[in-house]
Amino acid sequence: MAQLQLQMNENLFVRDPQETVLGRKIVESGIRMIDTLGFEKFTFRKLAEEIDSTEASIYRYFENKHRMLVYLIAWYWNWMEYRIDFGTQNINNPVEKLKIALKLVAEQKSKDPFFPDIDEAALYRIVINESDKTYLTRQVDEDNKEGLFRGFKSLCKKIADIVKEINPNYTYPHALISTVLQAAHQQIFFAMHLPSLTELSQMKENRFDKNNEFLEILVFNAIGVTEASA
Amino acid sequence: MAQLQLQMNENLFVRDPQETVLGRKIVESGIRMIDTLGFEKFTFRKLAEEIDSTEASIYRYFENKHRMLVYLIAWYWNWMEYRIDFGTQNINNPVEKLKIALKLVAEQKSKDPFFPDIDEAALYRIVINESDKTYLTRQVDEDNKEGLFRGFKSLCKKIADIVKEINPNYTYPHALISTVLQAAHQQIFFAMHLPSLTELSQMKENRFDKNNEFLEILVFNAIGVTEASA
DNA sequence: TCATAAATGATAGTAAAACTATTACATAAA
DNA sequence: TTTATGTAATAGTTTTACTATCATTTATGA
Repeated sequence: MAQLQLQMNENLFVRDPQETVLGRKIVESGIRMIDTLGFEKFTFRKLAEEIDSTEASIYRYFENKHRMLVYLIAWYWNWMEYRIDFGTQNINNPVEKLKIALKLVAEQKSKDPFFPDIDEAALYRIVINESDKTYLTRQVDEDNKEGLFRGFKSLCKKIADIVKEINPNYTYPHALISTVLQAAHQQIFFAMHLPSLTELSQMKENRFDKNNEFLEILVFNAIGVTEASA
Repeated sequence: MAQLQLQMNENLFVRDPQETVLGRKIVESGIRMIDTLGFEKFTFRKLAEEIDSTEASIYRYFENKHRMLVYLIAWYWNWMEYRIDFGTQNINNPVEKLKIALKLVAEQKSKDPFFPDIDEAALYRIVINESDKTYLTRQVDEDNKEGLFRGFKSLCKKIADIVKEINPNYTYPHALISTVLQAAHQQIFFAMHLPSLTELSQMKENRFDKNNEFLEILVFNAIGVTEASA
């Protein structure tokens, strides 16, 4: 099977971790450790120990641990965009295209053999638990100027453009899609930890399908497309 | 004018800050400092200095700074629930009731003279910038068991119940309302910091009204109530 | 009004986290 | 062979979050 590499914004790292063995080890173990410890308990010291390297070496790849989180989340959104491009190839009907995109956003994530170094399931849990921390900081604006959030914004635009294709008169395509992208993860978090906030908590077997259904109804009703017209 | 006090869950504090002069000062200055410094740069040391007290004294009111944030956010949601109760008194039409609730959620907040100690405008900014940090932690489940998130959950239920009244067949009232409550703040954050994610960034004059419109359309379309039937 | 306890203040200290600095050495490209 | 690069080893600094102790002030109520 062919192996792929996602092109990442240069400001996300000091040295590109995809280019060296140590870099890939840092990312691979970083994902595992953030997933198990949580972002606040995760430290470069612990990571260095785990991979038999040193703190100083890790700092040569990532400016600090916050940047490392931003890198991982950016990777996730780049990956999602690639999957949506892939999944909507040769589909011309925009309603169909939107449905595929939403399904890919909402579905439970598992290993993608194109990227053998990344544990997508663990990364997905990190997205659910930690991704808001990438931008809920005092340096959002500087970070944004550096393009650190390009992945998310680009995906939002891509899906919003499909919405516009379906209904050019809908006023809030970007607001709708950014809301939906956030809700997709938030609802899963709520179902797990604050169950009274969502009906998905009762749906243990088919939670991800029902989440998809919830979001699909939300989007298509918002832009005024009923089942009949689809 | 009569002064009110919101009844807060006992687990939110060590000693009730509403009961003493020092306690009220801690909350009042705490809000101002978190608003200006951001939660991460905010420390009990700085707060103690500001109010001419000591770290030790503040720890006698709040177990740690995270609990203090949770307290402030809980206060906000309790306040919102009270305002919605107040604003929907004697309104029987559930569609009307839901509209009022959404309007109160989405509108820009300013001073409420019933609570002279609290700077609601500053607290509102804290909610926008920091509220997710209350539950995006490893101890969500313990904190939830202690009832720390009761305010938000109770408000969500209240509005979801109105939704059920309007359309008992809609499957996801809680998911819809928790999504909307989050989106209400998130969209304002995006408009300020990641403008390409929402149309609200272009609407400088009437951003809060347009946010309300966006959410209203979202909700009423989702539950299948068009303008005509309202 | 005096005794007692509760509330607050003053001061110091600890452990860990986040990052920085410096030196050294092996390897591989120029 | 020189030079740059990657990695390691070690140690240090600053800040944060929190704890401990004891003194002093203030409130309460017998």
